[in-house]
Amino acid sequence: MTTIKDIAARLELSPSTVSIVLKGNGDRRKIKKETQQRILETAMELGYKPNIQAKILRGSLSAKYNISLYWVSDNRIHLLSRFLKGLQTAIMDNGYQFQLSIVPYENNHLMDILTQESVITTNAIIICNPSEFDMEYLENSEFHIPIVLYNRYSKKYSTVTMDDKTIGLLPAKIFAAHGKKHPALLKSPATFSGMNIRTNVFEFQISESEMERPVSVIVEDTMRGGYVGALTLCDLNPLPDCLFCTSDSIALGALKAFYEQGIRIPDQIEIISVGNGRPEQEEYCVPSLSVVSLPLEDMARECLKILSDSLSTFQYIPKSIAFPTPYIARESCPALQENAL
Amino acid sequence: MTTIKDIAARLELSPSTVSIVLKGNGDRRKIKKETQQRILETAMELGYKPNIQAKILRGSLSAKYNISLYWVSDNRIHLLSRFLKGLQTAIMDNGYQFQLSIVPYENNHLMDILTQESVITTNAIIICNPSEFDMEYLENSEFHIPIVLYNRYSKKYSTVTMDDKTIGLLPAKIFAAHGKKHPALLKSPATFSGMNIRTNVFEFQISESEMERPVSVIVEDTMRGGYVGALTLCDLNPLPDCLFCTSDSIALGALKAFYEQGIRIPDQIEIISVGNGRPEQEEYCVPSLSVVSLPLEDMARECLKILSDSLSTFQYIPKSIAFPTPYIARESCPALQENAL
DNA sequence: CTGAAAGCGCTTACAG
DNA sequence: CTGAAAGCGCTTACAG
Repeated sequence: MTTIKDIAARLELSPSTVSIVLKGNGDRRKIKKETQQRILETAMELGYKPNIQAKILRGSLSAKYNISLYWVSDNRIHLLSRFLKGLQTAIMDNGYQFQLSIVPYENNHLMDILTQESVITTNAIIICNPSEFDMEYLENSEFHIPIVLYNRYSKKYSTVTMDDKTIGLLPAKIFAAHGKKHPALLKSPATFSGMNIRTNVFEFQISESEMERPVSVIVEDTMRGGYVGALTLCDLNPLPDCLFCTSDSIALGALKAFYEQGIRIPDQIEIISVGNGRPEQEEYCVPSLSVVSLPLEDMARECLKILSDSLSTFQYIPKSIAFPTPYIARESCPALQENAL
Repeated sequence: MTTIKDIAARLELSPSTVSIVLKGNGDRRKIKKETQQRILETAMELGYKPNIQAKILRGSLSAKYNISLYWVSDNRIHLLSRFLKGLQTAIMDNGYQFQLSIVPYENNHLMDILTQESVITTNAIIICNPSEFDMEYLENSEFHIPIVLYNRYSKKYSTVTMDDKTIGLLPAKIFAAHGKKHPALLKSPATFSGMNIRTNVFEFQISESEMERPVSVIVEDTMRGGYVGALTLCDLNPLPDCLFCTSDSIALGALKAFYEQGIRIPDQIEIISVGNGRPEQEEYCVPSLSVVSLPLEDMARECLKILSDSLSTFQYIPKSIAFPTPYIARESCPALQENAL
């Protein structure tokens, strides 16, 4: 790594002069034009990067907690908005005590990005969307700073999860209460164990009822995926009379397919989705979407709170919190009296 | 600000001992339990925060460019996804040379957050969604680091904008080419001058055509806003036969209102929106939405590129780039032969 | 026009 | 069980 000293040595100047020029104060401090030129050229040639840490340290600025948020950079990026919203409001409420860095990564490659070295650069970490493989890496690593996992289970780290069982249970119970017979499930490939819990509990609860075994179609976690999956369901005889989707994206895609096929919702088929998207979108699609609502903003705030508490007490004892996931009845599966669950 | 030295002085210990305990290595280094306890208590009492900069500096880690992204923390937060996506991919493509911090702020309060002091903590800045008042603050300030404004005009700073004129022009031309007579406009209150350009150009171009003056309704920039605005339009006689919406949110809300009122799209009314949302959502709503598409991801990448170039050459000369905004015809306003514009 | 020196807060290898 | 010392890279007040 090139430093100011290196440049100074190369040009037989003092670090002071180099510093002044590189900060753009050469003219004001009357450094010879030619000297300035040589310094800039050498800086570029050596690929000099100012060390921002040294700068900050030198200025002794009021310390902030540096929080790193690891988020996967695939199509789940649009789920980041709500999570960030929660963090943002928490940060502002706390008088900007925290500086938030977003670190993108690819699943199964967390180990390349979250290293012992990188951990030194932050006070605490929130890890979102790790794959099973990433989780294995985490379970076998020792980082000596507070870490909280969002939406994952672990004994080693603090966790903020939601009630995955209820997410699967509620739709099954509601469909049963509505006297449905032919359930269907549009699910995306499980990227973490919680998703299996949701769909397994759903299927188990269905089997406990008087309904048929659900038709289960695996689709990609996009609107296109939901659209394609719903078209598949339309070919079935009989048509399913109720449908559980594991994400808003899937449900929204399905809505379009059913509309195009002339299938009426909820008359012919009721739909409940896992409400992981924007609530506004769930309300303003046609028909509006009944969901088991995921409290992403609150969970984000809780992640920050756990880290904040750890940091201020110097106690890194893992703490786990599971959030309830309330059912919100809308047009795609209206509330009846019976579903006081 | 409490430092390790302060704690050491208070307890008549050396900074070394305090450092060891606070890092959680007390047991391994066999520091007396009682000493550890006293250190932790004093640290909490004094509200000690480890100075992460000193830590990093001491470890002499490979330097990264620290980029701060200022983004308003209101309902525009959901627009951050696409922008971030662009930045994320750029960061990953560049081998993680950059560390990205997200700084939330409230409009008209940029001056409280983006201060001379805060500027020291970063290598370069991307500023998004400043209000006119925030812009005034920026124009009257001197920050000696590279800054790029996203979607704002300035002579002082680098800018990455889109072609606001075309955004207003295209819909007017297309509606004219389709022989429409009764145009309408659902617009949110302008939060920056570019928005006025879009709607003014639209209205001007309409006045140049054979159409009536457009009915213009100001609504909030949400689906609810679009829904309410569209209901207002439904009461008009004659019903507008074409509609320009200044955001996807507004258009999506309007779609629901028209659906509920039994108004057929595009037969009775064609709709074109400013495509600032997720393209997938524009495709899978009913009917799919024709938009003037905003290349947010590309613009984000360009912001980073400008900063990156400035940083590596030590040249902070403002640079301005405007991106084209292509029209994407979908069901809400299908392409005809005529609109080869 | 340029340089020598001090110090920001922390950690670690070494000494005792 | 604890401490003294050096040094990470930078900037600035001061000296010449």
